Amino acid sequence: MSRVLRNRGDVSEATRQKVLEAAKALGYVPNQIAGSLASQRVNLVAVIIPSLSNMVFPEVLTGINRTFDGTPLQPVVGVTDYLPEKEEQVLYEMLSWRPSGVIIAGLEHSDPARAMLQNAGIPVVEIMDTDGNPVDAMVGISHRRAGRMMAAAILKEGYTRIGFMGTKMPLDHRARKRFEGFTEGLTKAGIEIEARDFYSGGSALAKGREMTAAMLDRSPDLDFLYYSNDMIGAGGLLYLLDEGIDVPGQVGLAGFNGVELLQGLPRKLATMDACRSEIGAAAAQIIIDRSALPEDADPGEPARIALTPTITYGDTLRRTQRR
Amino acid sequence: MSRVLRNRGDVSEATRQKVLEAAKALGYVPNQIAGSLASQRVNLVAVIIPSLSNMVFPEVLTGINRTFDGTPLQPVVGVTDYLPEKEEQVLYEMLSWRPSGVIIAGLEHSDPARAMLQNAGIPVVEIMDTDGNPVDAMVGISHRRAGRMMAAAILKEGYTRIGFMGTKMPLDHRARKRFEGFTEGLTKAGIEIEARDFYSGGSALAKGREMTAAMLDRSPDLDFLYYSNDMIGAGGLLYLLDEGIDVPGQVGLAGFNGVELLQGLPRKLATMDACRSEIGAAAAQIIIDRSALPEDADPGEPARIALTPTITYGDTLRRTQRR
DNA sequence: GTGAAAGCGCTAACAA
DNA sequence: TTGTTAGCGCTTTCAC
Repeated sequence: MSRVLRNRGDVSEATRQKVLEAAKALGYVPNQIAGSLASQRVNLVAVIIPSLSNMVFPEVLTGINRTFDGTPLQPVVGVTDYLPEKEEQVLYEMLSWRPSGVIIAGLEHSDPARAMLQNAGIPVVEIMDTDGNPVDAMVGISHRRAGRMMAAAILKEGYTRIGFMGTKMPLDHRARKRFEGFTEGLTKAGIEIEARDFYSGGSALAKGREMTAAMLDRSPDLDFLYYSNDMIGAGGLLYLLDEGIDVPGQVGLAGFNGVELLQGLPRKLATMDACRSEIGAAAAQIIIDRSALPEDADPGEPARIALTPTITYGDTLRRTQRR
Repeated sequence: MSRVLRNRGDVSEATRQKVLEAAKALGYVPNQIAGSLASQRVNLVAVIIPSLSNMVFPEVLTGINRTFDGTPLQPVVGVTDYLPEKEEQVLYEMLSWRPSGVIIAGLEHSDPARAMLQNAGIPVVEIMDTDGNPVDAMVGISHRRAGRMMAAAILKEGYTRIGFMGTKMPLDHRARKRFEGFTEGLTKAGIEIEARDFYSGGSALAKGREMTAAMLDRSPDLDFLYYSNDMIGAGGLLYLLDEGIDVPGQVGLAGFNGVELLQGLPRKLATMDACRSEIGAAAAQIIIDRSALPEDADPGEPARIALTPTITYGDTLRRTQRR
């Protein structure tokens, strides 16, 4: 009897034992499909991210997993490869399972995708970015602001001849916004980026090396290099150290993400924490809270959480004396 | 009518259009739960891995994802944190969705977990390891053999005073088997490991640095260091370069995994490829092939695929001249 | 405290 | 080619 398995309703201890025994003996595993159909409740949460190859996303997943641990909710991951059409398709497939909620990376979605999210009638949390209008809830950082913050920090230390290196990913909106915020921050101070270069594919660390070599070759006067992620930044750092260039005296460096890896480098790369697992955890918590609400309750204002990234100066961004 | 949406059965073009139109107008998304219940078919494949923090597993997932792309099959990921009891629980939850197959890391499972896998009546592919008895299909490499191969390569180059560093993970059976194979290979040649050290937690790159410093401090005569993964190996390499130690002349180094990261280091760490995305792809393909079989067909002998890892000598493992 | 029965939204089989 | 209907294995409700 299903009442026993779910500890629900009134069941005498005697029958409970009997049923439990029989279930174990038969190796009975309940069928969630039938259960979910009958109860109109599904303990799955769709999690839609662009990629698994960039450690950023597994880290977000780890935060989500950790938070769902101990709840009946189970994340189901879909990967879009940064392709809007694939996002649409993955979303459609996921929604057809009638999940309890959706956690989806980014705020930019195709119109059909937005429509699906809006009409699904379930909590939707858009994560990792706060520069835009969410469908429902939102947890992330402002990448525009992150770019501006880094620009300000760099200018403050007196660097003026600045180069930028990043991914050639027109669909990576967060990297794009960071770049926009960065140039905007510089422009306000009357400074323009002197060199820029974009890559795609390959080992990020190796690319960082190559691109840095090429850029300094072309523009030997640069005194600061800003990288759109820590991996290429680390490659650049290793290159400069190999070349015996004084870091951060002659050339300063900064990346983005605060990856664990940086701890082991000969010099700590300046970077900015993107709060990845916190974002995952907060998003999962929003779903948990909403699912706990009675069916007809007013969910109130959707949560809009903007975390603040912090700059880590490390050893590659000069720091004026303070006391 | 469901015949239209699924392109099944005979439907006239006229009605087809009408239904399609109505579906779009209503924003209709079919309910897979009801569909799966009725058809007794579920397009989900359970993928159970120990962790997402180690890039190895996301890479396997990428291989799986790529292979399932274009098929109706959808992977659902569960993470066990290397805990047998959690594996059992995750497996139970997944099986209760009656997936089309299971891809699970490792060959070591608790008795109840094995029983569940055996009784599920669906294809099961155990991946990443071939040293043991699979429940059904199996795709991976022999970590014992990988350890022996590395031992042989090291001995061949004349190294004799060997240290080992790895994770303190009694439940990481693959790392354990690699270590066993390695010591076995050395022992056969009458050589014993002179120093060993195990770590847990923290940034692997930083740990590699620290452990290497500590080990060489204790045992300055070592002429080779074998690391159980590339990350700590890379940390060790960076340390030795910082110290100005001649690599691979004075001290040789090798890691394991063939991570992309190594391409960008100042010196390429010797390593061994674990065929991660190939394993994922092959496992997914086994599930696809089996699902294509008619319900009552004889699946035949389950696939048992042992891939062969290859040693990359890089710049940290001396190589005798050959011609 | 327990048993029985009506669906949940589809699919598959069959009748028309 | 189309309409109809009996389940799929549960949950939920209601009567006992």
